[in-house]
Amino acid sequence: MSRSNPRVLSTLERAGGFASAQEIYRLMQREGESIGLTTVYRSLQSLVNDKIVDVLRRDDGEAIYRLCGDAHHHHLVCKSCGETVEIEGGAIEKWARVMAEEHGFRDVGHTAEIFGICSKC
Amino acid sequence: MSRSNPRVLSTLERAGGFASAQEIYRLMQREGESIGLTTVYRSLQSLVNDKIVDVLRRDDGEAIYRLCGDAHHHHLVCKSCGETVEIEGGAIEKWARVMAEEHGFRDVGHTAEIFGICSKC
DNA sequence: GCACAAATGAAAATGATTTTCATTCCCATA
DNA sequence: TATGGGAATGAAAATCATTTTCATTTGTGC
Ligand SMILES: [Zn+2]
Ligand SMILES: [Zn+2]
Ligand SMILES: [Zn+2]
Ligand SMILES: [Zn+2]
Repeated sequence: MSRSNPRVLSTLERAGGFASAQEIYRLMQREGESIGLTTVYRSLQSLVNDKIVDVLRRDDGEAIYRLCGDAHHHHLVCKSCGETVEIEGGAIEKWARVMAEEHGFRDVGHTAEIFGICSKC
Repeated sequence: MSRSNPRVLSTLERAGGFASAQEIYRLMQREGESIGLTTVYRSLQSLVNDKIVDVLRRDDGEAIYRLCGDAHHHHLVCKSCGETVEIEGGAIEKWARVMAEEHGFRDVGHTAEIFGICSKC
């Protein structure tokens, strides 16, 4: 197993700590960095193995990588224009823990997103 | 938009109410039913639109379709074996409404899922 | 310099899902 | 009954993320 190319991690950080492999690749290209898509995928896999980043799935199935240390938060997304607001989880955090415990689940995580139409749309 | 082929829903039921499009297709083939993969996908999409089935993602990104009741609910999913428990949203229903209103969003919906390792795994 | 292992990336392969498009099926009306 | 139009169907091609292959490059210790 290969080691992670440090520029990939640095780009993921610069992307807000939340991006897909393809996005990271395109971002690096746009910034003139020479790297292959394969290396981006391999580096991300390695970072996941080392538990430096988490991997989640978008609704369309694409894998998105998230820096672990990042402050946990959720999103409020406009269905029309795509505007996204980062919000606090608040009550959800406890809800997830309680529900999981109630059913005997461990190592739990959660996803939660609110979508609607923003005031500008 | 086409309507769902009733044999697809019937097969999903027979599969335990939990299967991927490819699995449903292969199951129907094995049972001698003549159907195209395209129709399976279209029927499942239609069932999702009509909120007769939910769609989730396996760890590998493949979409899995799951029969579910009408009542609004959320899922607690085992990352290892895929076991799914339907749970009440509880506090997050209000959280979603409040957060959305706070930021001026309307026509809001939400998704929330908890994932972890179940007691059997 | 030399050998050898690790890293890289272009290109091909894979696999799920979507799109295209020609054909078939259904059904209402003349 | 015949017919015309819209819906349903499915084979094949296209798409797209991801993985695999494999030849080349790079790095490191001797
Ligand atoms: Zn908007
Ligand atoms: Zn949270
Ligand atoms: Zn389990
Ligand atoms: Zn809810």
